[in-house]
Amino acid sequence: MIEGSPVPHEPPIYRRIADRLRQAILSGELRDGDRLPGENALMSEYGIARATARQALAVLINEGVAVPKRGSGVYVRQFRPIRRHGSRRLAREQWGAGRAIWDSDVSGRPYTVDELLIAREPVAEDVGRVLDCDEVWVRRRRYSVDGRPVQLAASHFPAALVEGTPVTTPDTGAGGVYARLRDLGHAPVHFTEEVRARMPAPEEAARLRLPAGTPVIEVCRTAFAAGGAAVELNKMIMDAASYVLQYDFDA
Amino acid sequence: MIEGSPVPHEPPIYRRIADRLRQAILSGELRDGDRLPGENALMSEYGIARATARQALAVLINEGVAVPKRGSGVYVRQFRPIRRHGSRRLAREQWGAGRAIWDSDVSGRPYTVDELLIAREPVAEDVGRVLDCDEVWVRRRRYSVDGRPVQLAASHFPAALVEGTPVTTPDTGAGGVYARLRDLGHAPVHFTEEVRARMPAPEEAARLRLPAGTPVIEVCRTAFAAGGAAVELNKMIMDAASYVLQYDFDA
DNA sequence: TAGTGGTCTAGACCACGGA
DNA sequence: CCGTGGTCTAGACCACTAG
Repeated sequence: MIEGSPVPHEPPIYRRIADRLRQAILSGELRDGDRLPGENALMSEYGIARATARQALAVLINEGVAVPKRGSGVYVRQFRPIRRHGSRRLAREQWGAGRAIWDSDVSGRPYTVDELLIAREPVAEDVGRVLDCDEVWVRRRRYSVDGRPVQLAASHFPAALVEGTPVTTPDTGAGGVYARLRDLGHAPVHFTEEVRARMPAPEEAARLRLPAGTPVIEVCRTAFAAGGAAVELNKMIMDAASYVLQYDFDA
Repeated sequence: MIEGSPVPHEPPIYRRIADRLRQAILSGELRDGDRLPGENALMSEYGIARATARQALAVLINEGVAVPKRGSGVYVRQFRPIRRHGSRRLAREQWGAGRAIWDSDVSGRPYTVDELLIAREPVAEDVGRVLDCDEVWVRRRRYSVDGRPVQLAASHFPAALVEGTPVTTPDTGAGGVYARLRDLGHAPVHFTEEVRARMPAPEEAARLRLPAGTPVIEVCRTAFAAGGAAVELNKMIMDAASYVLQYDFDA
């Protein structure tokens, strides 16, 4: 064949429509909470079938740029994160006062604990690799801000360590579980946080009421006592659209 | 109306199929790289239309659990992350030797810099809020591991600070840009990293060759000199499936 | 060449939300 | 009530991959 097509492969219609809409959003032409053209509008404007219009909107929805509301329309999504500090001690105001990349107006608002489940369990494989024990006490909670769930957390403690202490009860007392670990002579002196991001499992999406196209941030925080033993492993799943994690450290 | 439907709303067919397939993956029945049932197989197995079978597979693809290959099939995706340490100084081996939640076999493999672009530019709004200047020198690079792109990075420096220094040239010399900043009397003594996760913009997805359903991790790292002035802002975009970030800090 | 996924059409019925 | 998005069917043509 001599006549190859030298055309640099035009993207399909639904992509070009999605690109146009995204551009309108990024340029500020469409702003937070604005309504996008609906399926019917796209069908008539571009002379396409319903499924194609849906496909264009699905692109933006799966990107987390837009969010659909049944019976109403598709809307521009907003990003107003909570700022979570890894190491409070190092995050002094003197470093970059008012100089954050992302604004966060939810910072400092009170959390509420929606759900709380405490149980003694055999240790899961990945947790066992860190805590080095056979049984754990687990405190599972869901946190909400302004009535919207934002985080699932599961704190794991070696069962032998916390058996019969307030750590295994709903009210852990002043200072929380870390103060109780200190009372037991195992005060945490060092923390390691492992951070990754991924798409949520359906159960996570349901519990966090995540719209499509929203990743979660998974933070696994290990607390170490002075001897080097791991005394707590906290697995946190956060709505990525609701959080900015901040870490401070010296050179 | 008296006869309301008391049924707790069964999920649609495509979701139930997606759930079954996901379960098969999570349970290990289908393993990394295995081929999933194709569209035709699902059509005949469940007696559904093509679009419905596609919809089921699209769920898994958008979750990042599966990845489609044209003309071949849909396959189970794998997760083999690189471990990136925020503060090397604090991440001593004594804390949790061999006790990470996620294995990472790519750790320590050499990066290569695929692309390098250096330019003097007017400062963007968000960067200007941090660096407090009108013009910046920007070093943009793309990093790859084993020939696969994993990270886009853009380092910004106040133009007045680095004008005429090796920071504005491809080869920055021994120790890199931080050593050059030190030579200039602006050695970084403190770092702040802001971390968020989101779905990639199409240009980012293209440059990182991301399959659908892969979020990116965005890390904005600010370096501060002794006086408290911000001397560098590095915006990094990472393939979330390729990275685990680790942060260590003391209580 | 046969089978795969990628795109697209032209219909249909449903549940939900706002006016 | 009507318009919205959510689900589904039954076709079609295409580009790509593998045997």
